Amino acid sequence: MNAAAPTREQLSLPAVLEALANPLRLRVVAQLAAAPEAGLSCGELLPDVSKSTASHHWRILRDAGILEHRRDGRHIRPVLRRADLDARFPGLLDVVLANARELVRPASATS
Amino acid sequence: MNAAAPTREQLSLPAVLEALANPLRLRVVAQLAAAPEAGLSCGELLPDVSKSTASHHWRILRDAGILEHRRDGRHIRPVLRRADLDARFPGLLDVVLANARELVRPASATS
DNA sequence: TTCATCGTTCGAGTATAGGCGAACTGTTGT
DNA sequence: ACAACAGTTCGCCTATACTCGAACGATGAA
Repeated sequence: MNAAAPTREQLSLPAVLEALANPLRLRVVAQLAAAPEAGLSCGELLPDVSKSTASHHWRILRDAGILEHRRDGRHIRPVLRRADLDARFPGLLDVVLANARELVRPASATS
Repeated sequence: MNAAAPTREQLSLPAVLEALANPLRLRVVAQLAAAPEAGLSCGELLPDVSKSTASHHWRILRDAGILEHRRDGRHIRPVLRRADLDARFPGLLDVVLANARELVRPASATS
């Protein structure tokens, strides 16, 4: 069950796309990319689902190699594995995130 | 069940990523992008699965708006909706396909 | 018209995704 | 030591993905 985080070389394109194909996950990845220094915790990034559901999504993102967990006290700060992703799939994360901006801003502003 | 092909404006990033997240589908999309003029048919592009399975995958790709079907005699030629994809998600298809080359060449040639 | 061909649809089976609550683990603070 | 908090894990449920074979529909050829 525990798939263990893939090394940079083990990153799989289908797995990465699969992980990013979920609106909830794509949103938190976009948030992390937009504010890497904010140090947001798991709970802060996914406040709208139960803890077990949130944990499920974090696991998929970790197993795909998109992020890793850093413990900070009793919080866990997910951090993007940007260097690994950019090395293995150049341009992919940037392009996906550039086209996902409307998911972070929940389709409100007419401006 | 029939989701009908989305217009250019209706293209959804999660749906597109989901459709491309399957190795079989990613491969045929890459093949179509590499040889748009070849006019390959559904059966030629997916010879290794049953007809019903192939049809299932074509439907997902059509429903995501990645390609459309053009009848040519008794064959059907899937064609990429490149203009629509590039307009809605600039750079996405190019980047994904650039990083999917190893799927078209099944990891053999040392050359 | 009759037949073969190509793809779709239908029904079914197995596997996985995504959701939850309850119970557990690890950390901090009292 | 103990309580509070943050995530994880474990069942469990429902929904969807993926696969197939059989039957159906459309097309072109004999």
